[in-house]
Formats: sequence, structure tokens, C-alpha cells
Amino acid sequence: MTSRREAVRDVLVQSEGFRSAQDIYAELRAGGAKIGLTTVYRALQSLADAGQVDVLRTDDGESVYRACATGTHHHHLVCRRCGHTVEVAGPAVERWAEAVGAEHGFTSITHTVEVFGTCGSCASVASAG
Amino acid sequence: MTSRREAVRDVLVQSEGFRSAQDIYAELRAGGAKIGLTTVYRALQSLADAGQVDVLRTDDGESVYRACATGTHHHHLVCRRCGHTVEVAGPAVERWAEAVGAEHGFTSITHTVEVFGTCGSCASVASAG
DNA sequence: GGCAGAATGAAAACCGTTGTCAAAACCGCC
DNA sequence: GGCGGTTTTGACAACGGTTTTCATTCTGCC
Ligand SMILES: [Mn+2]
Ligand SMILES: [Mn+2]
Ligand SMILES: [Zn+2]
Ligand SMILES: [Zn+2]
Repeated sequence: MTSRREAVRDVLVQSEGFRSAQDIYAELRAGGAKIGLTTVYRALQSLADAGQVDVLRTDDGESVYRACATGTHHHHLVCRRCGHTVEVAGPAVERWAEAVGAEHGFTSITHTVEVFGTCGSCASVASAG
Repeated sequence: MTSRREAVRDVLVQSEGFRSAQDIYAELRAGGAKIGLTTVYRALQSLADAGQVDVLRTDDGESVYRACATGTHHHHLVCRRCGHTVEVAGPAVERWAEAVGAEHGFTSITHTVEVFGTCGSCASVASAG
């Protein structure tokens, strides 16, 4: 684990939600770190390969990364306003995916599941404003 | 509905699975149609806006489109080998998404769910070969 | 035919990401 | 401390899917 890689991971660990490579790069540079964008991308890739961060793609095609607390299979509930993210487990949805695949003769089933919404604090800010 | 837009939609209607813009463009050109890539993109965008086609993003960042039979909310079971796609409804997963959101104080819940696997015919081809 | 507005498409711009490659940092060894 | 080698780094260029631009063509209407 090199120092740059560690710096990238630290940003993610201290982040509440998903962050983009460019976002992380900007934060590191703003904090005085000497690091290149290419290195941020490489660090994220190796962290993702090692299973230490989760990746997902936003609607506009940007990859975003998060250091999740759980190493086990889980999904995300993401506030579409502030990005606040909670990790959720879902035995029900796991079973459903397997069942629906089997029902149509599919094997080696995998799935992607993400849930979006407005979190409690964003909702109260909106109603107060 | 202009003739180009109709041509684009026709390709999708006769397709089994999701297709990319460039893919559709290539097929139309191969069939002798006089159409530009820009127009294919525009047609797909307006069809998507009108809710006549579903869009999803592949892992490598390409947008792919499909003219689904159902106008109502559904998800997809996609063969990762041949692209064969079946539309699946899932009351269980709908309820789960709502519940998990509410449980954490989130409102205006939406979700994305896609299931991938190897379809029956691809599995038999693989085992025969 | 003549006209206004919409549609079209070739080419350029855009943007996140990846490849290139020379310089810098690191490491074990003497 | 000095020396070879390996690895890491980052400025820059290239890539690929998508969008924007803008001049031309088509369309419906009189
Ligand atoms: Mn799951
Ligand atoms: Mn659903
Ligand atoms: Zn929020
Ligand atoms: Zn298949």
C-alpha cells in the first residue's frame, strides 16, 4: 500500500457517500497533496479489484466509489439530494433474483440493485425552507 | 413520428434484447437506410423520453435500448452471453425497496434492479460444445 | 411555387477514462 | 553512502461514446 493509494482510500473512508475520481482528486489537491489524476484512477481501480471499495455508475456515466463497512454482499440506499448512503442487506431480494432467474431457465444468476430516495434530514431541510 | 425515428423504433421492436445506438446505426446502414448516427441518438432519446423504450448502461459505459412489451413498471432478466432478455415483474422486490427506504427514514423511493444470467439455450450450447 | 419551421447529418466539441513513456521514488545489496 | 533493478508516478496524448453546432434538406401549408 503506497502513500498515494492510502491517501485515496482515506478520502473514501471519511466520506459519507459515493465519490468520483475527479472529486477525490480535487479534494486531495485542495488539501495540498501532490498527486496526479492518473494515480487516483489507478488507486481506485486496485482498491476496487481488491474488493475494498464498491463502484457504481451514475446516470451520466461517471463511476463513483465508496469504502463500504461490510465486506459481504449488500446493496445501497442513496439519498439523491446529498448522497448520504446506507448499506442494506436484503435476503428477500436475493431470493427473488434467484427465483426469477431459475423460473426462466437462467443459471449463474447475478443482480444489481440500488435504492434511491430523499433522506430524513434532506426532507426536513426542504420542508423547513 | 418521422420516418427515421420509425426506422429506429422498428429495429428495436424486432430485437430480442438491448441494442446500442451504434449497433442500431450499423444495422440500418447495412440495410441500405440513409440515416446519420446523430439522428439515431436523437430518435433514441425521444423514444426514451416518451417512455417507449427502456435504457440501461452496460458496465463499459455504453447506453443500450429496448422496446419493451409492457408499458408498466418492470425489470429485466438478461442473458449475459446472447443478450436474450425477458421482462419480469416483481411485487416482492417492489415492496422490499419501499420497506428498506422507509425503515431508514427515506422518502420518494425509486430503485434500479437488473438480473443477469446464462439463458437455457446458451447453457446447452456451452455444455454440448 | 414560395415560405416558415422542423428534421437531418457531417464534423467538431465534450468528457470521463485509459494508455504512453520518461522521470522519479523505492528497495535490497554491497 | 553508492548502485543496479524494479515499481510508482504524472503530464500528456489518445480513446470512445455521446452531444453540440450549424448549414442544408425536407415537410406541411398557403
Ligand atoms: Mn443482492
Ligand atoms: Mn421495481
Ligand atoms: Zn440527503
Ligand atoms: Zn443466452
